[in-house]
Amino acid sequence: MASQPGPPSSPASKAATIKDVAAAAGVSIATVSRALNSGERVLPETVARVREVARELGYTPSRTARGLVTGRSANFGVILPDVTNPFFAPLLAAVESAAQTHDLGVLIGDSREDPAAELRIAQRMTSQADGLVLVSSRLPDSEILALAARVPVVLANRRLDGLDSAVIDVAPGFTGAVEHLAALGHTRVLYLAGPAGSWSGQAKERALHDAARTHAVQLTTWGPHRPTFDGGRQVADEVLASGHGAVICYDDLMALGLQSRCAERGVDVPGELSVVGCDDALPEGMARPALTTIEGRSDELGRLAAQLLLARMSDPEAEPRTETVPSRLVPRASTGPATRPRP
Amino acid sequence: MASQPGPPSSPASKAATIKDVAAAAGVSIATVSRALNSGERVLPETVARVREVARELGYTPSRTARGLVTGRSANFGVILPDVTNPFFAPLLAAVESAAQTHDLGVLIGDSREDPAAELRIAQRMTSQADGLVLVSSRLPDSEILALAARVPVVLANRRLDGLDSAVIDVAPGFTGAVEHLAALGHTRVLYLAGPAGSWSGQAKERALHDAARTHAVQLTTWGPHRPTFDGGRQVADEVLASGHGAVICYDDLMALGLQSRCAERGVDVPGELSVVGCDDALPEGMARPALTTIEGRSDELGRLAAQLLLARMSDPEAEPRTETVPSRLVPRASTGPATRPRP
DNA sequence: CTGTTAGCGCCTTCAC
DNA sequence: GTGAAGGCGCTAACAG
Repeated sequence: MASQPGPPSSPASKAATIKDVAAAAGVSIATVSRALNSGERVLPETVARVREVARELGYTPSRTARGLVTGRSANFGVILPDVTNPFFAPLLAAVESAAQTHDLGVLIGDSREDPAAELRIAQRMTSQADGLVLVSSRLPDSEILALAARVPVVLANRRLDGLDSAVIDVAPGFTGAVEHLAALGHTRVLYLAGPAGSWSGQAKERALHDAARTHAVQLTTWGPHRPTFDGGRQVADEVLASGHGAVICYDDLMALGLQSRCAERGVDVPGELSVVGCDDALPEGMARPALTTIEGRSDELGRLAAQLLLARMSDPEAEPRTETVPSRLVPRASTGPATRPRP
Repeated sequence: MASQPGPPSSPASKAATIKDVAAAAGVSIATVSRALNSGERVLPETVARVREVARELGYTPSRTARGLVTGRSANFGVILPDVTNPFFAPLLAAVESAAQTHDLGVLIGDSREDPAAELRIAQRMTSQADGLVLVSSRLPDSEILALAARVPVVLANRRLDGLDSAVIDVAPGFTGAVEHLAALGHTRVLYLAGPAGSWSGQAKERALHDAARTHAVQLTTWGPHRPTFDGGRQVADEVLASGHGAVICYDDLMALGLQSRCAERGVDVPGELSVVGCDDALPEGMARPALTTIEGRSDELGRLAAQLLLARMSDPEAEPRTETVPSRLVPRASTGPATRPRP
């Protein structure tokens, strides 16, 4: 129909290749390659002409072909347990952001907390990513190590000897939470654990136990639970029935679910129950009352993971590093003085 | 060090290629390819042997090389304005899920609401994805069309003649909201608009105007605003000062931010101000009081988009389709009867 | 049923 | 400064 020759309007024509550009510019493909990539060892005016022609033709180098010869795909791979969890979103955004500034793509995989799916995705990615960020991996150490032998791997929210990892140091936050509750007069504290097999969950429990001992707080742990709003709602009744006056949750979502059910039942927070979350993943003030929580920035985790991966890719022989993100208690309105325990 | 020959423990050896498998199995690479892919036209026992050898060697076909010859990358590309927005996460999860069941990868790009970034990402993806899902694209029609000429494109949360799109029919939801407020006695309603240039935002305003007219409600629109919790918080004071008794927000996050500020100032919702959100993106009960909102399932949007893309990829000549997700008002506790307007 | 042979699009020595 | 040629790992005709 249209008599316009412009390539933008061409409907189904094959994408231009380096050959087309070479032909149109009257040079060899080697020159096109050089002109477009480095621009070195080519006459400036040739470079200009080639680039001009390439632009006119709407030429975009095939990353696939380039990857085949260079051996690099120019992609990050990120695998995480649940894209819809607000803790992971900023992490992903941070990795993606780093990728963008380095002109890298990001392959994403959602394992849905399933180790088998995680492994499947990871294996698919090995041939299409230059490096993998495994977030809160549920894989056994051995599998992760095997994977790391095939492609650079960085762990986020998990530590493993011999691999780069970015983790949150949960100790200060959880210690602070216990101290905070103890100072408010709570002597019995309930911890609602998250998913089974979570490395960070174990770290949290460890920190909690240590802190409980030194502060003479009696700690009870329940779990595992799904780290979701519903997960929190579902245990709420049991929590209330248990007579505990203070609860620390694996993450903010569970804490909010718990709060939500409390409000429904007319249980006053923090009057009758003090609630502590973890992550500070939601905007302050989204919960009523504002949630006392343990901050651990997941965007930092993502930033560091990307940085580690970049470093690993450029120097595969370097000593594995562990980067740590601090945590801290952020006291808000969901915690208050202990009252006389109910019978 | 280790004398074990097993490939899992080999530290930095090059990944096995089809040649290695062929050599180890004593067949040609063509046979390996067939045995691993279809298994047809190869002796069953040969297939078995090849597969066995491949497994032993830890061989994974290079998707890059395969892509170069087949012309398909086996990847979806998804570009969205903000990964951390809870409206988009389920959409992404749905696309990723569809991709997983079809053994496809997912390249992800976060445009941060920036059309230039969106275009850059899209162009990078054209050479590495078989199809693109553009979510809430901020690109001008012409750019989108140009892109669609190079690679299959499906629009999510936006419509454009000539392209496949998955959209939410916001009319019923917004009409319902206006009716609902009118029935509660509200005669003046404020609409807090979202980002400028949002297709869905325009659709919402259109629906709102139509509904306002037929229900004799005086509608005022303010905007644009950032579709975030803070965006809602920041206009809250102005909203309160304006004396409006009812507000409809572009999305739930803004509504929650608004509610949050109201609570802070001791303004009763819905006693003094009725608040309506949009998307129903957060778990019910996360807000206090529970947010009346307009449901429009973004996971459905993602599911449909993936489906459209799959269809488009298998038949590029097919007539473009538009799939529609319904919307509806979900009345909860953040809306109530109008009171006498303040001076 | 199996092997040989072309490339896919590009980068990269090498010659010129 | 530029071109010719050799693969990267794989699939897809062709031959046997």
